Amino acid sequence: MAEGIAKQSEDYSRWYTDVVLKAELADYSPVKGSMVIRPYGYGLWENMRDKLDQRFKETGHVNAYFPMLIPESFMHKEAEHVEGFSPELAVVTHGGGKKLEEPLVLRPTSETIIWDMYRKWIQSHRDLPILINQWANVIRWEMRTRLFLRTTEFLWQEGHTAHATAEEAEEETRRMLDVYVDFAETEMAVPVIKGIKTEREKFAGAVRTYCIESLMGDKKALQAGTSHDLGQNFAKAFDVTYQSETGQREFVWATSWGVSTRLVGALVMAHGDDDGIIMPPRLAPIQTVIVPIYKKDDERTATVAEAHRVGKILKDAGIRAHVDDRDNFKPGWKYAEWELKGVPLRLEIGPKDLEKKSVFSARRDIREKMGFPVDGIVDAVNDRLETIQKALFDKAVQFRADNTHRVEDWNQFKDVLENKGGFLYAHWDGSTETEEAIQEETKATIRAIPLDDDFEDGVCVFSGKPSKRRVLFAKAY
RNA sequence: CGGGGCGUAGCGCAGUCCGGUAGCGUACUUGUCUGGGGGACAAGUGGUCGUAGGUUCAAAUCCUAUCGCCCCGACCA
Repeated sequence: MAEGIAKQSEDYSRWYTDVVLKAELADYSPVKGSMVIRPYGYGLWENMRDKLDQRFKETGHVNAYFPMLIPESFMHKEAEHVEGFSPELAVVTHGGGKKLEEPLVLRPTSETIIWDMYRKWIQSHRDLPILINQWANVIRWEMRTRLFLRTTEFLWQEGHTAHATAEEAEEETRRMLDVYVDFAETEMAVPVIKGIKTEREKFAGAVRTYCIESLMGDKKALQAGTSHDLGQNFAKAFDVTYQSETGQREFVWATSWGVSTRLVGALVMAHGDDDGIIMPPRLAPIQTVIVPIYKKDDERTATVAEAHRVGKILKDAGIRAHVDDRDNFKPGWKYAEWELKGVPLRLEIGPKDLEKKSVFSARRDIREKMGFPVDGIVDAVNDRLETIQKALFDKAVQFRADNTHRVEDWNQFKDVLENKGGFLYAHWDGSTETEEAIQEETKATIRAIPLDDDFEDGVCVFSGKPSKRRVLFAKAY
């Protein structure tokens, strides 16, 4: 269909790269593993950022900014944290032409520098809680990179909160996980599974890591967000204490939570088809594109004018509309381009529409075409956009349901994983050895111990040992 | 770091085996016709062939070195 794009069914990974490049979401930068986010991709990220930021503010958080350079020694203060991040640190050894006395690391995440500051800011229970979020870039020296999904530098938000009690911290961790669920499902139209990470998969330095997992179009899982209960690990490593109401000196309880530009990749892979991206209307940088149709010059003048007039009506009503009045492309070419870019709704205005005072519309997701009167167009477009938003979510839910399997024994596990893919619910004995053995043999990992799953006695699909619940397995990004 | 591929016009590629002074598609510019699903014709613009050195009368092509990127595997949001 679309020119120069691999088919999903033939080479999904190629399809993804083609779409990201051709839709101008991003481009490769001169440095291996890093990328430029182009205006259209950045516009999408800005919309995501705004919707998230709004939710963070609503839950009582404030934004701040901590620096990118961190003394190397900070990274060594929390044992698990060092171990987890050491292999992927980028280190600055020189500045101003001189070798530095102490190397500086480029933040892979900001727990250490933030908790170093929190030590100064926290003395009393009256200083708590601290609910800070920051929007920032981070650097992780990854071996294998992919546009948006895993790059050396990426943009994200990281929330870092400090609390007086373990209960409060745990409550915060869960609250923000739910914020992510709501964001993913409401704005991105991507359904997610809430769960807890296994000991092996949890964040380096956390007591417990919660996550949301989503299913991509190639039936592989993608972690879309994480929320960590850090316990007192960082408070102890950085000696952050407060005096309680009863005068006791106590260590502070911590959380951190984040989502990144990886979500852009998730959105592309959750909804896209062979013709390109399909943007959920609530996040689409352009919600509707208006294409004037004409033959002669007088028609051109009239339809372009009408397109701009309608565009202004829509924009004034808060709809992100764009008039494509370029004269060097034919309508058919424009249709293909905007479909590649995933604009949810296309409006065409030609001579016939001028006569009838109507516009012709085409939905990106199901290709449905219909005309409607210009009179009342704001309501009509809003109605279409809402319908598309819902349809995308429903379709994704159905896709996930079709690709979620309960498996009972090892042969079935391997068979389903190999031949069907998707999410596998299976019993697991709870041991890291089993988890690793399963990955070794099948490449599948435990994505999450689901929060909503019903408990049920059974035996581990691999070891045959007793198990009290199923966990979620999948091949993952 | 192991395996594979590739650096030639903005983009995609041929030419390299077998040295002879650079070509195709597309994009771009101009014009005419076209325009409701990726148009046609015509005339044009555009390249230190990744970089450095060597062999040769002559190097995109042969030799040596070097840099970089992509894909596949081991780590990860």
